[in-house]
Amino acid sequence: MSKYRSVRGMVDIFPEDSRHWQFLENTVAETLASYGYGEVRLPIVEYTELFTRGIGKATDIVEKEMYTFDDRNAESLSLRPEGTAGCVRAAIQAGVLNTPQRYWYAGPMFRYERPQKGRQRQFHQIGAEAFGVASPDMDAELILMSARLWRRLGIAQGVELQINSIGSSESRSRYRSALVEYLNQYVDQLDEDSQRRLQSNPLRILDSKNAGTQALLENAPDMSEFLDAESADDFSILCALLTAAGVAYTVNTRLVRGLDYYNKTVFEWVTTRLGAQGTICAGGRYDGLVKQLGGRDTPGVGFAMGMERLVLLLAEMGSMDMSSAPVADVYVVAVGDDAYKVALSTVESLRSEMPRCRLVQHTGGGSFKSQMKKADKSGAQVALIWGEDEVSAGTVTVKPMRVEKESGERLAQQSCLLPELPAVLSAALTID
RNA sequence: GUGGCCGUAGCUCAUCAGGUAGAGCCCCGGAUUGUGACUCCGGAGGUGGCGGGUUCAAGACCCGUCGGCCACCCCA
Repeated sequence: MSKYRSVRGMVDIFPEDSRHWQFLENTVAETLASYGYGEVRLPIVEYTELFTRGIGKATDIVEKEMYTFDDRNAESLSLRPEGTAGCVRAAIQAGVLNTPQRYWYAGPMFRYERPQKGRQRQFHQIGAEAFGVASPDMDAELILMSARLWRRLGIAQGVELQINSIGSSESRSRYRSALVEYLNQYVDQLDEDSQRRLQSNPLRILDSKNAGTQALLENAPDMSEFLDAESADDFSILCALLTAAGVAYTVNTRLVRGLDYYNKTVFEWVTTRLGAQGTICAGGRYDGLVKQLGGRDTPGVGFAMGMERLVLLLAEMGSMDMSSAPVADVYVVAVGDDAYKVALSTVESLRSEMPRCRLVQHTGGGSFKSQMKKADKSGAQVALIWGEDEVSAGTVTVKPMRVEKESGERLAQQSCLLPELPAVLSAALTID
């Protein structure tokens, strides 16, 4: 155990894993771009008040999970616990909300929570936000976009879409009263957490994992019956659009979201394959947030997906080759100072001619044998070998390192003159 | 914040009535002088998370603490 460790819940990602992240990030970026979403790069730190106002003062996130500290001028700052508030703030500040906008962002978020599978203190999200369109076709677009993404990532079979409408804040508050009134009759039968939530956040009782509580909820008032007309209409339009587009979904009237800014449509993509933290992507509409944060009243919808969870799911579903990838295509062996010099300049010009080829030159000296061992370990298809003989003859030895023919037959090494090298090397690398 | 399980070489793990630790993998070197993979030989590497306690003696027992995993909570 070394003296210095990463902060609890904050992990390092090495090449063996980061290549999976790159695949995921590239796929997401391409997909979002194909719908006309543009990337915004936002600060990781914001004034604390942005989050307390935006996310809600009573939520667990701002109440006990934020990394909050004073700047040197005594202003309270916080590491962002989610991306929407900052994105909205940025859009207002930039004055771009006079017309509809589609944005996406990616990066680390911070929440002081107990780490477990699929949950870290520093985690990463990619989020998409659409501003300025109040109609449910925008909700549908975001959901279709995410559905397409799961298909492209090869995880569509492992995820399920749940949707709900939580209505306007007025209808929600009517429903909340009805729910509280109902549950108050059975307070003593509720689990401890739910008894607490009855005071703090009654709607949260709906997705309690407690079986007894869920049984009580069987006969509880149904949120859908309390929806205002507009929310109900929009929701049925959304459902119709999803059906027309062939996106399967489950209406879950118990689905509520944790952040205060949501209204009307909410949705979650969930999986049963990741243990307790099964939500890989979630979002909804937040029509009041822009105004709440000081902008002109502008509707918004968005979602955020958890990168760690997606990487886990990708691995779980075998959608990605998780075996370790070679670090090199070509490994360059050179023994002796003269050989090293010739190799160095030759390989530099090779890189100019073959920019996509990964040419790793051996460093640190050593015998032919030890250098060859490194060549083997690197996973390279070909070793280029320079020694005294090659230098004096003006040649280089091209040695195929792996079985490359269907027959399993090995290719013999050959030597070639330096001007021939690009052609010979290309040929050696393209035999598959 | 709560609970369960866990913490021995870089990695995966073992050992023992409590008597001052071992394997496999990895790494390094070698097996006829310039060449990897298989095999063989040799080598390096551990204050047994940390701190207390019990004991003649603790990695093994007890307490604390830190860390990890999973779950609750919460949420992406």
